[in-house]
Amino acid sequence: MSVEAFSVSLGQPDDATSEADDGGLPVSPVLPAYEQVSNQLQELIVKGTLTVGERLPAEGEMATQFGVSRSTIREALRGLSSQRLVHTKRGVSGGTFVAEPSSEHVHTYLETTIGLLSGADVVSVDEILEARELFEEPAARLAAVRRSEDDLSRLRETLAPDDGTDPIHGFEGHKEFHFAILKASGNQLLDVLARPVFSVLETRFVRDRASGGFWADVEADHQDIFDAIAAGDSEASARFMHSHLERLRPMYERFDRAAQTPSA
Amino acid sequence: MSVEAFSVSLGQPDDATSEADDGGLPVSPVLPAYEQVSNQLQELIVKGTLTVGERLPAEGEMATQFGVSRSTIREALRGLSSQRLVHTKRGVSGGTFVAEPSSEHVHTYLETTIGLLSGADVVSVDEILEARELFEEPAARLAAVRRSEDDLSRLRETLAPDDGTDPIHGFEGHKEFHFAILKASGNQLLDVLARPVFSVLETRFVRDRASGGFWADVEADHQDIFDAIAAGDSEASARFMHSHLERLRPMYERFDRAAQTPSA
DNA sequence: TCAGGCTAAAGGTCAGACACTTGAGGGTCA
DNA sequence: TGACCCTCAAGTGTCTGACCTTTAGCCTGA
Repeated sequence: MSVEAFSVSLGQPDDATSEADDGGLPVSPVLPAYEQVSNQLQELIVKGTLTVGERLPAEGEMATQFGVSRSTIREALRGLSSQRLVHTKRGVSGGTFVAEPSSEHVHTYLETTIGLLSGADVVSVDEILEARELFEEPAARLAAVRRSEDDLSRLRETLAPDDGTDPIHGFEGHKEFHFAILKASGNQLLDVLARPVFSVLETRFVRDRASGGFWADVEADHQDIFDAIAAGDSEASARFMHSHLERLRPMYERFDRAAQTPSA
Repeated sequence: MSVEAFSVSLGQPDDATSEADDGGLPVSPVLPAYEQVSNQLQELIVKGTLTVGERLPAEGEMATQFGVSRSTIREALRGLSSQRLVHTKRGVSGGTFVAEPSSEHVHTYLETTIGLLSGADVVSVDEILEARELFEEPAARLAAVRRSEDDLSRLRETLAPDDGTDPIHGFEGHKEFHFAILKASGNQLLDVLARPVFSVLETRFVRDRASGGFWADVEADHQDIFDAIAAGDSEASARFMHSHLERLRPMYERFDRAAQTPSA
């Protein structure tokens, strides 16, 4: 429980950054103290020296142990907490705790980052579309053989309106349907990595731009895919998913061109 | 160029967090100031109001504009910079700049995070192995039809020793070979998402544990895959990649069980 | 028994000071 | 004239010390 294993060593001005082997020019010789602290803590977490849920010493104590001020410790902790490696609580029972890894956070991060990569034209729409096919076709295939009853009812909900309650329509419905398939694939890693790819595509290119007729087509496709998954037919699932995505492709490309023309 | 579009509004103690709709208990009513500042800046970056390379106002100025202290601004910036949304430079020409999105950072982040998810048993080795097959088989298929001469020579370097210079052996060679294929796939998004999956598998389960005979088998597989890619035979590439991964699977599973037994 | 207030621990915020880094401009000397 | 050095200013990095706010547990009194 007790945390006394801190290295507590900050680089002195005359040591190197361990990157100065290939020429020695790129980076400044010493990292800022907050970054050194942050790196040391991160290593303790990643290596498992600090376990999930464990409480780190109070900020003031860490300041003493590392030989820096409390502000420096706080800046280090802000970095870690924005990466969801730790979280903080106020009050007498508060403190900084090693966070439980959660795929939710990965999703948020990736959505932001892929959005930026796409916005900066580091990755093209074609690459995103291709990646999506690469992920979602196998997901549909796996879902057909692995889906639980829960998965099926979740999928069903996104398809047609329940008798009384309002259905999830259009954009939201499309999103939920694809997310439900990823989840039904039974592979969380696939789910985590593929969801943001989908999200970026939808939020950047589709939301609020597609017509009602478009969503009707989408829903017909969804029905086919659902039927195949419900029947446990993995090949048909993948095939319907494939044609669904092919049907959508021109639309994404159209919106992409529309987004580019103003500046070129 | 000039940045005067800051919202500069921090939530007052009596407004809600916009999440308190489903019951109203989970989170505290007001976010810390540093988080609000961080969120506002992040939004400006994500929405493109602040463009890549653009310089934010000096910390002191932002403190004035947001109506908080400089320490609060700094804590907000630490969060953003650990997500690689901004970077900081000291000196008279220094300041905080909107960072250029780079797939390198995504890779680093994902490797850490997937490692943690795996370490905490949120995702299993089987899921990682499955995801890897899902990514690398299509990658090999694509590489066979898209690889450039550069790609081929990069692949070749990882296979056999050059006449005089030391070859990249074992672990490093294996890694470089698979990374080169991902790159040769021509889809950067696939590359970015698949590389960390591979890295986690290798660093968690293989490095320094595999024997020389193992690496000899690996290199024979690699040769087959390379030949297929060089010949432009996409189906053979995918097939050889598949059997390569199948050959490796029992080893990962063995190491995984070995890692689990001590605690159970 | 229970409501309400007190207390202490810990994070959140602030103000102000000084140190360090770095580019640029100007001055000096060969 | 040109190379070198010095100094300056702008900005980030770090520290100090104070005070506020939140929160759980305890204590008190009805």
